[in-house]
Amino acid sequence: MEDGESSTNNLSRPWESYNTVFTNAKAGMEGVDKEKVQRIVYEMSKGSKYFQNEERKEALMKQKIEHMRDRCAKLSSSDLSNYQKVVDRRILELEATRDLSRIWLHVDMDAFYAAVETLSNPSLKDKPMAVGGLSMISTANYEARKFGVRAAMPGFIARKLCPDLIFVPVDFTKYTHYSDLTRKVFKNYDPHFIAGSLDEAYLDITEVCRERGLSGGEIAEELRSSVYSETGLTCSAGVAANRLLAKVCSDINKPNGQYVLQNDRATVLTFISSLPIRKIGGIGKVTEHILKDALGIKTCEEMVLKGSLLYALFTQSSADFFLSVGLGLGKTDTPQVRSRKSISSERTFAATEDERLLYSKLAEIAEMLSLDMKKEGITARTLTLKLKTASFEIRSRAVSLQRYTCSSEDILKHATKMLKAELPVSIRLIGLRMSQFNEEIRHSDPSQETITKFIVQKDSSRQNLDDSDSIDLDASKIDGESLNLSFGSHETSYAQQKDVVEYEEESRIDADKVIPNQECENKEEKPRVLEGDALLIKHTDCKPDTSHSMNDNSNTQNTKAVSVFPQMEPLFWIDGYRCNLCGIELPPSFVEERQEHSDFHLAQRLQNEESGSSSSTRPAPKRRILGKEKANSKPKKQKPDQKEGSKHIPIHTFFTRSNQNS
DNA sequence: GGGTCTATCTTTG
DNA sequence: TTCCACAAAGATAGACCC
Repeated sequence: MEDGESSTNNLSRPWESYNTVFTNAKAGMEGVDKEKVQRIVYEMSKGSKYFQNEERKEALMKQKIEHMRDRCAKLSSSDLSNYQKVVDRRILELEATRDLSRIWLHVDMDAFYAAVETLSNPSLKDKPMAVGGLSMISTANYEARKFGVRAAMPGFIARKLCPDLIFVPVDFTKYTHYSDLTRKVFKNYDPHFIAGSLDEAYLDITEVCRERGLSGGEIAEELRSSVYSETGLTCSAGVAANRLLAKVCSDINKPNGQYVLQNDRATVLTFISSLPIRKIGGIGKVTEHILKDALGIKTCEEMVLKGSLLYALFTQSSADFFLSVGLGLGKTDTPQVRSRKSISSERTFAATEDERLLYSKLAEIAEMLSLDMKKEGITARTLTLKLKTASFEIRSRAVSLQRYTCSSEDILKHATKMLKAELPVSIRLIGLRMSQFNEEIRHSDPSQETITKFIVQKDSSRQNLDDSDSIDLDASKIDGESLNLSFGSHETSYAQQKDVVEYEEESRIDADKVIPNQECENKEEKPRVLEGDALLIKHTDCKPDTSHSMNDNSNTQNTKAVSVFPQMEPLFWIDGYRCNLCGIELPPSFVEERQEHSDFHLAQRLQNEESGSSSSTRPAPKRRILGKEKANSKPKKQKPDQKEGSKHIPIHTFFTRSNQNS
């Protein structure tokens, strides 16, 4: 954003006020002619829908800043002195948590994807190269960065900045392989290291330093050289008392360098005092502008100096975060394993209003998402539809389902309903996300606690199995489509989808009157889950459908039907590698994966049954769908699985206190 | 009034 | 010629429900 003196410049040099993410300094871009880059980016973007949307967002941000300035101006001196008391108290409390006993190391691979690509094709060395395509690039090597090309920049702009830029397509298999190699090295220094992403990690090297009598810097040197000899790739490192500082440090001598910040309070405070706020992980473009333009905070030190303003204008958690940053505090513990909270899939395409096309895209994405969920053995009950309109406006619509599911049919059915409500509109992106996972299934990770145990421990009051609502048990259907998992073959026809919507709408009122657990009642005749040992019987004699039992002898041992549920549709591997229940493909050699997969189907049935019965006592509300209609006898809902996740929160977004002084 | 759900925004790699 | 991704997470506010 402008610095205040640029209102006149805006007329002659309009690009100066066009803020992109690319204006932020990045390693390897020190000598770049920033004005030239900014001008080119502006010229390339000007007038586009994207640009217009950026302007809209910019205007909103300015409004926010103005609003905050107003509130700031209205604060009386007694208000401020009261807030200052709060700050003083919080400083004492935060100081009490300062832990200088740990040594954290943050490793960050240098231009990781680009470096890997150069390893496999050395002719790319010394040439400007970007990994990605014309719509977006993932990373650029240091040669390309000299031209202002960088990650998250559209390829067509990058090419304008650097006409000789070589584009290399993304290849995650390769990056994962190299990432695994680096992680083997990391493990030698901290078996519980935290992998931030494929190319970065946090290591608590306190113990290894103590055991070997080496300093953090010496360990960092050794680790980096070890990573290089194992992979041929360079990395940079930062060593400090906590993770927040270590991350900042790893960026200082990038590439192929390191920086050590001594573990003493005075050194930390000196280091942090002049540090620009944008260097802190969690402070992005928006927060930076709000803090700078509304409150005049540019450095971390100023967060402490202007603490009373922060506590007056921001929520407690945001203000706490700012203050702790200003004090150079950060996390020093090794967190528990963090599990994912949602899973999603989204695709961008040429903007269209064509309903038929949109429904078909939606079906593709539902299929992709369902497949990913099945691969991970996840079921969930909240579905969110994300749309990006042709004008880049983002919309999201969510619905919580009555039961946990991962089936593409379920996902598509509800997603279609939500999409229909938005039409007509020109759309360029559709995304689907599932959240609110069924924790019971996740916690029954076979490697930790077998599914068998999970089942045996279950309450014996269990009623019955689910129907095929969540998982398509109709193997013939899969066969009929030759198990081609490409989306075309699974595509739900436009007419079918419309039928779903219309049927749903017709039945809506009635459905709402129905007692919540009607589905479960309909399943009384379904076979009961057997308890204990009965569950362990593996039915190798269950004959798979003849149409699937291919006469390929080499596969027969892998196509044995294995059903842990007598009387239920058995699970077997068509052609030796395709699951007859969901169509997922797992080669015969994937013994463990196949076992886990069978366990997953088993657990899912249990879970469906479980959620079916629990929904009779606590059905999910259907607010949006119900509208104002009064849902009959809706018992109080409770969400036992929602609390845990909100405890350890590394990333902060900052919103102002709600309407407090406005 | 407290808990839950939805919509939106921000950040990160 | 090509015209701004994708996945995940957290924070927050307001609507809604009991």
